[in-house]
Amino acid sequence: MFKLIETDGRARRGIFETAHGTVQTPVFMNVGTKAAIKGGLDAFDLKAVGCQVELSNTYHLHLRPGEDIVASLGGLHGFMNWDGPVLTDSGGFQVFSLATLRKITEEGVSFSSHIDGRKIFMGPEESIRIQSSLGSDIAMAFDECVQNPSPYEYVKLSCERTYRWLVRCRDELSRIKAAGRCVNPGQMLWGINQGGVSEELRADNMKAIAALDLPGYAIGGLAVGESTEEMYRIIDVVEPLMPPDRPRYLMGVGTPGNIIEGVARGIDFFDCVLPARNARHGHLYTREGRINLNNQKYAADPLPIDPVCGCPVCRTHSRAYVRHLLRAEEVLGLRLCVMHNLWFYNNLMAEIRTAIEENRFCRFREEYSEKFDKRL
RNA sequence: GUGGGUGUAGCUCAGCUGGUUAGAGUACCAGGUUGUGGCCCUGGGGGUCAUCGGUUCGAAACCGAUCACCCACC
Repeated sequence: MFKLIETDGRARRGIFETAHGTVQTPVFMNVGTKAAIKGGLDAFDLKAVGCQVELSNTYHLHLRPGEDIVASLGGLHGFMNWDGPVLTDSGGFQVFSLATLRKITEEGVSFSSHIDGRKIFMGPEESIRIQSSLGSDIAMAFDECVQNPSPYEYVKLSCERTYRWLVRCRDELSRIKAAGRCVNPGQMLWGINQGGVSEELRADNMKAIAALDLPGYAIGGLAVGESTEEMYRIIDVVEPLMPPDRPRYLMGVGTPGNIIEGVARGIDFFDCVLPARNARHGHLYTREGRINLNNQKYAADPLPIDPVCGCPVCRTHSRAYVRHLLRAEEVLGLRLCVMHNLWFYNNLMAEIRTAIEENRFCRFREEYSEKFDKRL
């Protein structure tokens, strides 16, 4: 399903087949948590900004509108009229970041909904059943994402339990497929590596989950409190232990600089709320670095957000106009800013892919990393 | 016209019986935000305390006059 077509150092240029089309990697997945891109973008807009894979969230869609409704409308693809690949996050992260009163046991997690406070239980089987109803092409394992730093003993306990949960996820998906009641018969399960910032736990866990021979692997539990240098150190430990013929997904990362560094370390898939969230706050990406469009100096600026950008927004609107929309709290301002930032990220990935194909990724990395992230 | 009330940051208001450099919220200016609660956090600039005079060692505060606005009654 995953085919490497070119490498440049550790950077990989690949093609990944899903039940809803082919993905050119490295790729950035566009985040539509509740089956919608925040800021008012729909499936047509996703095409316009160059999105290849849409990412939705199990926890949020389980709470509202509920997976049965989504399934009855043809899964996420039919529900939101997106015919491309979809990945669903398992809800593990949200159970720990949003829900209150949670209690973790070997079975799973009991918690209160952040919407109405009602008691909910979610374990590996529940998460997979929900994701099956959502009909995503890639279902993620139900895991616990511990904050960094956390005590070694707890991280060890947690990531061993997450491994057992992964086995249960795999078995549940097999049962559902065997029963023949799938919204998406081509749905696959990816495993997630955990282990905090411990190289030993990370390596042991990666070896264990690699042995399960899953169609894809993610590195989770990063960008959750540790320094950027620690994050790169952990990737450097885990990546050599990941099966080379399977896609690698660095969850929740990151800045353009983080992504370039991730690609340089052999990562193929990324997702992050940052471009959309920053867009909503008027922080926009340009070829020369990030600008804050709320700044007064742009109040009468006739230039587009990024003068060298080819996105639909930059071809049409001035900084002054988009800034005004943001200040006036017009929803159009959010929409235009999100479109620009997502286009920027998707375009960055296209440039990365071309650079790898042309064997000049190293130069590309040197040239742009510093502009995108001063911490590099 | 008579009686009462209110004037403090762009806006809404705190500021006790007089006591260091007059505060808050909001707005404004600028940072932050990594498997998304359009949220939140952090810093900054900004005031002849309506005006004029008086009492006092010391007044945004007490007294008087003036001006503006509000309410009630004529």
